[in-house]
Amino acid sequence: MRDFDLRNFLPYLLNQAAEETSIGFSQIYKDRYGMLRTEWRVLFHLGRYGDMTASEIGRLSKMHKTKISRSVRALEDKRFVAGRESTDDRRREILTLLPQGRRAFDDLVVVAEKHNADLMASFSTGERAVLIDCLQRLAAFEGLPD
Amino acid sequence: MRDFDLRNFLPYLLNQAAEETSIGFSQIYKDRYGMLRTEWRVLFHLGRYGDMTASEIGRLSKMHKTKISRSVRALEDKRFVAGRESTDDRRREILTLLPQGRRAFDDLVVVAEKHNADLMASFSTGERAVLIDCLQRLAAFEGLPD
DNA sequence: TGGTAGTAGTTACTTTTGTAACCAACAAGG
DNA sequence: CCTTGTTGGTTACAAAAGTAACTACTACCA
Repeated sequence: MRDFDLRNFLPYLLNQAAEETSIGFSQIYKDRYGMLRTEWRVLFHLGRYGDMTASEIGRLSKMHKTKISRSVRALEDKRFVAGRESTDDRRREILTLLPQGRRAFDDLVVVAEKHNADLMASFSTGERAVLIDCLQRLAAFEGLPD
Repeated sequence: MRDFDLRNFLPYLLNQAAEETSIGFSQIYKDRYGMLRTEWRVLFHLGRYGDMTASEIGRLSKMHKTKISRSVRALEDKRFVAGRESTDDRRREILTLLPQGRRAFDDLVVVAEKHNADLMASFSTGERAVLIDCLQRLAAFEGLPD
């Protein structure tokens, strides 16, 4: 029990690793597009998985709906995203990337991939597989449309 | 490139896993002691690694000094922590756990260990080793006194 | 129909965090 | 000593996130 250490405590370790690995990338979307992390996530969901509503983004990303609402607003102000009312349920607003948003997404995806590759660079193939698998199990993702 | 997915993007994956794994535990220190995560971290550093100053905690945990300052204040208000002025440098304040804080720490460490064991439960010994090692490398910890 | 319950999304209000300026103490050179 | 620069820590103000209440709509069932 005396050997219990923050360096082995998963919530702490994960948080520190998350902080450390996101610094470089968040700087980029902030500098280039004035976006927050929440905005980047919304942008990514729309860019990668196609048009969807705020609550679908919420289900996939586990972000709180107010965060999403505010991010969508910010992205609309930047003319990155537009919403159209769903015909069969007028509460739902289907969100789409506008050309500007698409360009930002295309730009950032390249950066993200490079960043990810750099982070993985020091790991062996086996380590990568285990790491990703363990993290996905811990994160307990909801199913995505593919 | 089309297969780039948030589920393989390390900063996102780490963040989601960190969120998911910390929910249960944070609820406990919040409910039992009204503490925030920042306060729990300060408490842990003092309880596990012994008396130290705010800036030492900052170096180890990478928390910003204002967060630490505010957490220390909150812990002092709870009579969990007290500070004494260093004799050789009167700017530094050496922080110590008070009996109340020690009890909270002892209580929470047990909970944390159990929580950690639960999180690790579904992983094999090999997976655990790889996971911890990779995370520690990503987190790029500062050296601790031992 | 109409009443009740539930869902999508926004807004108002509060708490927490981030940033920058600040004060007090040390350090080193002239 | 007296400046100039640096460090430990706090405070004030601004930005972001959390919580709860709210509007508008749909769904179901009597």
